[in-house]
Amino acid sequence: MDVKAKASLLDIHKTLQAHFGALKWWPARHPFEVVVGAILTQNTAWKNVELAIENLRQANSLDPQTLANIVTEDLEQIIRPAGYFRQKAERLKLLAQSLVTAYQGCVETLCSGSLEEARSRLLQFKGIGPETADSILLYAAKRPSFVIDAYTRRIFERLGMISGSETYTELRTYFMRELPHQEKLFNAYHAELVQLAKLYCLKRQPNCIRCPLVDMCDYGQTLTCG
DNA sequence: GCCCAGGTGGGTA
DNA sequence: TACCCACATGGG
Repeated sequence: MDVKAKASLLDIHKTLQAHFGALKWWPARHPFEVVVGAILTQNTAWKNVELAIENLRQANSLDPQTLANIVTEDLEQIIRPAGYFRQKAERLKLLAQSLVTAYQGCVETLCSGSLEEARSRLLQFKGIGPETADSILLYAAKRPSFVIDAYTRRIFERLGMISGSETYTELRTYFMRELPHQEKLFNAYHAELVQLAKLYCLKRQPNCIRCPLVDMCDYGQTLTCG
């Protein structure tokens, strides 16, 4: 991968940390809620995921045992606000069933073993791709697996550090090669990227003049955040 | 009404 | 391997 950076990934993190303060992430109350949120948020605005999760809470269904036994059509209606509700209902139910029968209903057990071993295990589930797997590992199981999401791509593309055509694996390998494997660092970094994207790099209202990274990297034409 | 959002899996060449 | 497409709701 050809990386044209004026700053290292660690420098960028330090700048963002200085700007935003200490950020810690995933807005969930327990590991299983992270898993549910990670699946529900696939290509979906987080606001809609919140509606679906609140519905699950109201229905007393936000636990592996209940989801493993729930009537699929009922689950579809409960998570409907999150979109793709038929797909997501089926996948959530299958995952919950496996969690209960093979892993004592425990997300940490599902994510045990070596990092890449746990990651491969997660990737075998229908509906868990690389980003969802890494989100579950990092935010539910507190394991140092760097998450590449649309925000990460957009930001580093606009920084001119990546082309945007890299595969998920290439980007993850790059981040994990350049950064120390620390769960707290990966957590904070991703939280900072999400915050940065939401404040400065949304497509409709780019505002890079005040972006905390503006003096740090050679943005070139990407400064306009087009 | 149109565009987009914290992806994934299946099909085709 | 590299595209292309379906999947679906709610907010701007």
